[in-house]
This record gives sequence, C-alpha cells and structure tokens, in this order.
Amino acid sequence: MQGMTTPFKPHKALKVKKEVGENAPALSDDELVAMSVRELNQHLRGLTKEDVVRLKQRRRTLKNRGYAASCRIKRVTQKEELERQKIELQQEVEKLARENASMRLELDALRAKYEALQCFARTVTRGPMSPGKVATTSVITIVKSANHNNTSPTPFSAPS
Amino acid sequence: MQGMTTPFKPHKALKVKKEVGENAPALSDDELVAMSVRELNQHLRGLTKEDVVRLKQRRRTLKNRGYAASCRIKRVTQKEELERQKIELQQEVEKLARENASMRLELDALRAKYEALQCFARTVTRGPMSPGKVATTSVITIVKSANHNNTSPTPFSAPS
DNA sequence: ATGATCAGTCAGCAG
DNA sequence: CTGCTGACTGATCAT
Repeated sequence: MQGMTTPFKPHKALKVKKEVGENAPALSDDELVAMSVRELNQHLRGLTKEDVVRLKQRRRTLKNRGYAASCRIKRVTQKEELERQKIELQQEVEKLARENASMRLELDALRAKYEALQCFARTVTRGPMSPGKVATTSVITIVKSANHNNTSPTPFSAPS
Repeated sequence: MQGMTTPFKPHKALKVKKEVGENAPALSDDELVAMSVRELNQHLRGLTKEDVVRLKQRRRTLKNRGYAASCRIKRVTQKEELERQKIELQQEVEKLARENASMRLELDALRAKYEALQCFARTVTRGPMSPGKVATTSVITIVKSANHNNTSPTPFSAPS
C-alpha cells in the first residue's frame, strides 16, 4: 500500500532502524522532525540521491503525522468551546427569564397598588361621594418634587 | 460516502483482483458491501479458502469505509447543530434583554407616578395643610376621561 | 459480526 | 516547502 517506500511503519511500536556501521547516526523520528532545514542538509551530505529523497519523504510523513494530530486537537477544542458557549448562553437565558418574571410580578403588584390608590384619591377629591356611576373614570395627577423616601413599603395599601 | 459508490478502490489505484474466467462475476464494491451474509455465502461457494478470506476482508474494508464516512458526517452535523443552537440562544438572550429593559422602564415610570400620587394623597388626607413648608410639594392636576388603561401615555406628568 | 472511533497515511489545496 | 484537512485504512473498542 502506501508504505511502499517504507517497508514498515511505526503505527505499532516498531523500533528497528537500520544498522549502520559508519557515518549514519540513524536519526530518530523525533530528531528528524524537529530538525531545521539547514540541519537536515548537513545530515544529507554524502547520501545517495535515493536516500536523500527517502529521508525527506520520511520527514514529510512525520510532519504530516503531527499536522493530523493538531487538526484533531483543534477540532475537539472548537467543539468544546461551542459547548461551553452554549451552556453559558443557557445560563444567561435562565437568569434573564428569572429577572423578567420577578419584574413582571413587581409590575403587576405595583399596578394594583396604583389603581387602588388612584381609586382612593378619587373618593377623597370628589368629596363625600356622589351616588351611582361615578366610577366610570377620571384620573388625577399630581406632581411633586423634593421628594425623598419612597422606596419603602406600602404607605397606602389596597382598600380592603 | 462517495467511496461507497465508486466502482473501484478509491484511494490508490489498486487493480483488479483476479482473472476469473467462469462463475465469478467479479463483484463490484457496491454489490459486495450491500450484500447480506447469506447472499455472500452463495458467492463464496467454490472459492479457495484464501479467496474467501480475501473477499471477506474486502467486504470489511468497504464497510469500514462507509462507517468512516458516517462518522465524518455525524461530526459535521453535530457541529452545525451546536452552532444553530448557539444562534438560537443568542437570539433568545437578546429578546429577553429587550423585554427586560422595556419592563424596567415601565416599572420606573409607574413607580414615579405612584409616588406622585401617593404624595398627593397624603396632602389631601392630612387635611387642608399644616403650616409652613408645605409648599415644597404638590400640585394637582386632574382630569377626566373614560380611559381605563394607563399604560400608554402619561396621565400623570412630571413636574416642569 | 457489525458499527463507531482513533491515529496514521496520502492527496491536494492554500499560503 | 509548510501546514491543514478530507478521505481511506487498520486497529481497537463496544454491542
């Protein structure tokens, strides 16, 4: 198969380099892959054209092995990142939904209080009360400034 | 996936298995991979033990090719799904944030109105007025109308 | 046996 | 050339 140029591969632990009695230090994969081009050229001196090609191809293959690993790591990392962001967003949604719900309650409560107070205000401004259908409407407004307090609890409560 | 549909070895051009003069139709990859075990056994009759092993191995390899393709598709699909969900969540966050902001405004406005009305109510219930610095506060405006909902315009306006 | 996944390899593109 | 990624493969794990 693809291993045509290299009799066997380090897929499984397979050591065995070649035995060279002389000037070939028999580079390890790690050395070869970490080597700069210049360094490589030094080791290339005095080698057959064939050997040079072979060595360069081995280097390329080793590099590819690393690239493939990087690629997989990157893929996993990106996926994890997406999942992280997803969780983060889900939490944010929950938080906002909670705020939302509590504000809605607060708003409804305040509206009720407001209407009650408004009703009360009508009764007192209208005087003792005329009979019947007074209720239809009318609104009162007032304004005021120089106000301090007020975030305090219900000074006016709903009419019982 | 396309590997499953290609008639012959995809990756490297690996040639035709063998010359068969007689009963071996030289199954295509597609046929072989789609074949049930029983069907396969029929085609296995009258073959060398070696050939049987070889054919089964080829089938296994073809299957694996398909599995690998499925695996890649799944990977891509899941990633797309995550991205889709992320966008969906981002939109939900935006929506909730908007609701939130508008409710907060409404709440603040209503609180102001309420406080103003409350103040007014105090002045009228307290009686015509106590001495001194009453002036600091309150003005009255009132009016009319058959309007029931007060969420819209400001029935009570702010002081100038 | 079948299906899924990992790591290594090659093809092929991009910079 | 270097680096990356898709596809294919064998190994390995799980069912």
